[in-house]
Order: sequence, then C-alpha cells, then structure tokens
Amino acid sequence: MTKSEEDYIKLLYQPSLPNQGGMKASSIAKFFGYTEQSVHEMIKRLQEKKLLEFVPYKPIFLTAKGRNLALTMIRSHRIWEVFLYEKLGYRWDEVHSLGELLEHINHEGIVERLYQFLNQPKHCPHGNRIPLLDKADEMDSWIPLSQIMIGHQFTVKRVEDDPELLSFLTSIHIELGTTVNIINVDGFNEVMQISVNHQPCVISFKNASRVFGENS
Amino acid sequence: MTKSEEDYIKLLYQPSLPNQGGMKASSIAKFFGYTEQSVHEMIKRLQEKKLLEFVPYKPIFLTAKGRNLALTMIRSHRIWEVFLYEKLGYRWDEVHSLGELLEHINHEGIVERLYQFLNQPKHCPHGNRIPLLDKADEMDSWIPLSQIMIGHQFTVKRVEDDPELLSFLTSIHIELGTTVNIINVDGFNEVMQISVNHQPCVISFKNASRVFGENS
DNA sequence: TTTAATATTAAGGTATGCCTTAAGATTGGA
DNA sequence: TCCAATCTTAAGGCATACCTTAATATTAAA
Repeated sequence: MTKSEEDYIKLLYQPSLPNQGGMKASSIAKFFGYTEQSVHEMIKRLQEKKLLEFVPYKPIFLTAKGRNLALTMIRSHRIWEVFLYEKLGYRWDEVHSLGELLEHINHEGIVERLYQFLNQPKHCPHGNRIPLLDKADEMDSWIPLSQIMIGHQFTVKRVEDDPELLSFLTSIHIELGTTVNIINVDGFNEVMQISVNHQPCVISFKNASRVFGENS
Repeated sequence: MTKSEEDYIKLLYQPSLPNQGGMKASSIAKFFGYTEQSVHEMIKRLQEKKLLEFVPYKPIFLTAKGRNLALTMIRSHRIWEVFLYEKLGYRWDEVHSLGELLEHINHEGIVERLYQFLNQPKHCPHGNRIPLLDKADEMDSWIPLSQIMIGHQFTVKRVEDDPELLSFLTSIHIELGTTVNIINVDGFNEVMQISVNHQPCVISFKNASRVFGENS
C-alpha cells in the first residue's frame, strides 16, 4: 500500500459506516484538492485491489477488506497521537499532522508495541475511541455541548480534530475532562455563554456542536 | 528531500569522512542493487541541489551541505533506534529496519523531543555515538576484540549493525557492557576462544574485528 | 601504446500519482 | 421530456525514481 492509497481509504471509511451514504468522486476531489480525473484514476486502482466497490454514478463504498485497512490506519493514527501527546508533550492541536505521517508506519508490529507501552489507551488526545482491530470503530454516545440546557453542567469528553477549534478551546481553558457550566443560550446570536473554572466565555452554536461530552 | 535522496546522502557520508576516499557510482549501484545509470541520474540531481561534488571518473564527495544533511539523518536514525530498543523492547538486531523508516520523519522537531524524552542518550543500541547537530560524527576510540591478547579482559562497547552478527552475539550472551575473557587465539584457524560469564565459545577473527571495546 | 576494464552519457521505457483539456453518459428538476 | 448540472471516460503531459540497451570516454595495466 502506498501512502496515497491509504489516504483515500481512510477518507472513505467514515461515510461508508452503516446507514451513511458513500462519497462520490467529486467530494473526494474537493477534500484532497485534486482533480476529479485524478480521483477516478485512483478509484480504478483501488477497485482493482478489491478495496472498494465502484458503480458509475453511484456512491463509493469500501469493501470489508477496505474497511479493515481503514480501521488499522485509524488505530495507528490515534495511537501515535497518544504517544506524541503524552510522551513527547505536543499539544492537542499539534499532533494531527505528525500523526498523518506516522500512521503509515506499521511495520514489525510497532503500533501494537506502542499500544502496550502507552498502557492500552482507550482514546486519542481529542477523545476519539481507539478502535480494536477486530471491531468497528464505535463512537462513544456523547452529546454535543450545543444541546445542553441553561443551568446544566457538562463534562467535555471528545472534540473535533481541527487545529483552529483546538486552539480556541485551549484559549478558553477547555480540555478533555473539563467541566463547563451553561450560563445562557442566546438563540438570536447563535451563541452560548458558558463558564470554565468560573471564567465566563462565549462559544458559537456551530463550535459548541463540535464539542461532545455528558451532562454532569 | 525525498526518501531516496536521503538514502544516497546517508550512504555517501561514511566514505567522505576525512582521509577516506569517496565512492564511485559503481559501488553505490552495487550497494543499493540499482543500475549504474540510475545512480548517475541521482548523482546529477544531488549535484544540482549542491549536496555533492561530482567530477567524472573521480570519487564522489558530499559538500558541507550534504554532510550536514547526512548527520541530521544519522542522528535521527540512532535516536529512533534508542526509542525502539529502550521503550518498545525491540532487540538490537531488530531496530535497524524500523529505524530506516522512521529516520525520514523529522518534522516539527520530533527527533529533538524524542532525544529529550530518552534523556539525551549518547549511543545507539549498537554503541554508535549519537552525533550532535553541529559537530562531525566522532567515533569513540574503541579497539576491536580481534586485537586483544590472550589472558586479557575486554568490555564490549560497540558492535557493527548487521543482523546476522547481532543474532550471533546475542546467542553467546554478548551485549553492550559485557565482559569477555580471551582464553586462546588460534591463528591457524583464525578464531578466538573466549568466555562470557564463564561460558566458553568461539568467534572468528573476522567477526571479532566487528566488535569494539576496551581492555579492562 | 594498445587494449581491456571501468566509468559515463545517451536514448527510450515503466509505474505511480498527480495534472489539463475535452468529450460523452447519466441523472434529476423544470 | 428535455436540458442543465453532475459524473465519467479519454487522451496526452509531467516529475520522480527506477529500468534496459547501447555507445562513448577514460584509466590503468600488459
């Protein structure tokens, strides 16, 4: 497997989960910033390798083989991220790009050794489950901050892995495990007023919908 | 820099140390198992990048820029090896190939973070010095086991990084720091009889010349 | 000094993974 | 049902990093 092929497979994994539609070539092209023609060429190669199913004009789905490969890589990515975060001291908004490089290195069982070295972590630094090799990538059933009512408390468990969002959350002192109080919900301006460690701050509905956790 | 270019530079570093001759295209080709034509094409590219000096029919030498790059990579390789050996529990005959992959990953200062995480190790698992970024790759002035006289004691400090040699040494319980007694030197058969932890064994002159250390 | 061995350059080819331009095929909404 | 938007395929190109075959240049040794 080349790095490029692996990147396609990883992208295709998410939408091919049960009851979600697969992607079309155009969305893949948009995601990578490639032309649709390049994407079609790669689709053809991956189809020949039995990693995905492609019927013209229909959405693309990974085969079982493809999903398995994707899972291996997502696992690898998240385990490397834990290492970067916990052992090397990178911030949670820094680990993604190095993880992208390291996830392709999975020789001689290094990822499993790393997994043991890190004491079998359950989640990556952004709160995503580290999938087991033989099971689907289950999501924890956490709810978005945007759905919490005024007066309630909320504990952050997972956030979307976007550097801008992560930097913002860090700037208002939110990390995994942080407790947030919902002070006010301003529907007209589409923002929530919250407090973190007694410090008030504001987060848009849009960003609050990218922060997950549980009522506490 | 591509992985391929980096591999050429690393190979060329050793022979271009002071007073050693540079390599010719033919020996590079033999080393990698490529054709001479392929090697010449790469030499041309690396020359254009000012990483080496090439005069037809003369041996090839790295420029200061090339030596610097080589040093960075050797440093990276050895630091990753220490990590694999000390933290992930790989054996000393296993770390090389994974090190080859990981040494090309040197983004966002990961190698320097790893260096700190590992407490600034001085040597790789085979006893090679981890070079500093601003200095040449000095060798410790250890002497080969093959030069030790009968009756003397010898402490192993460095061994050549060849999986076959490493496996053999492990099988006779030699590792870095091991003390060896020279029991007999059989010049006719070109072997030494030594003892390790009171266990006698035999090592050829050839292999003994690839094990370095000090009289003790 | 001639020649054999070695070294270099030339010319054309391959696979990967991208690109552009352009021509068809299909779908779905008006 | 027709047409425009979307999707797909075709054809040719590019850079990297390899390949083969073949010609030419240099060195070194007899």
